[in-house]
Amino acid sequence: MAQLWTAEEPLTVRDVHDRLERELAYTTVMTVLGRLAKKGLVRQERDGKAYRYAAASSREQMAAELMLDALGDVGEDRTAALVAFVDRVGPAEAEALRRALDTPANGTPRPAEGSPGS
Amino acid sequence: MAQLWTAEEPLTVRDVHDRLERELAYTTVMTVLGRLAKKGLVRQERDGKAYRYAAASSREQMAAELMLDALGDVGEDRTAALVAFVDRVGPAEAEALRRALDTPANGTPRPAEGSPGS
DNA sequence: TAGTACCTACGACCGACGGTAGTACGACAG
DNA sequence: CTGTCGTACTACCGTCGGTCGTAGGTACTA
Repeated sequence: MAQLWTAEEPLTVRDVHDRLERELAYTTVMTVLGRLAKKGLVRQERDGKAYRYAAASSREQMAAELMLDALGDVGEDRTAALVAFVDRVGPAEAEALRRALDTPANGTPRPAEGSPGS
Repeated sequence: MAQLWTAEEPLTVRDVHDRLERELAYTTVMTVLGRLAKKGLVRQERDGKAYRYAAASSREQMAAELMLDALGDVGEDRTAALVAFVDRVGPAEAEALRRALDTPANGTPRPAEGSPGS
């Protein structure tokens, strides 16, 4: 459903449909896009008579959101969860994590490019 | 469904059922426990004629797993996802993360799970 | 032996969701 | 007017999670 993120520009249904490798009905693509929009995962902007869809957030951001979500499930013992997490990520990820923690992003109102939300 | 983790010992269906605040039918608890077991989320061990259920992993571990999962979705750009992640967690979590990263990797080097080919 | 209590196995119903698609309808070009 | 394009709406289906009922087995007891 959401592997249409390969194209990062606002696309019309037609565009998406044409780009798809799978032979899906045009209406299917439309429905999916519409539902995605309804869930706020893609932005829907009119372009003449057609709509143009753009991902509301990057895959990375969605992943981060999901991770936050998973972390939120665990009440207060987040520390343990985080420990378990870093214990399972590979070294590259740990490195990235370290670097990310050193980045002044957390706490600094740094408007990233195309920062949606909030 | 999974808020039965409040009790951390192997419990029988009856135990769980009694402990529940919600007035659920006994069979409901059983079914849920059975499905959980079928999914590997709880361990099922015979105890005489009854079964005894224990959480397969702690909530924290599950959360970590979920986070891993979410992270895995994002192909190769994990760095960006991690950055976005630490950018959204609170300071306490960041602190915990930092500490976790400094902690010597416990004893789980590579439990050999099907790493998604990317 | 009959009765009762306890437990599991299996199936069923329902609402939600995601994937797929068809039909109806409006707008516009030829 | 007619064909094309695009949207809107609705539908069908499979899966899942939550809830429960009924059937059947075992064990203990009057």
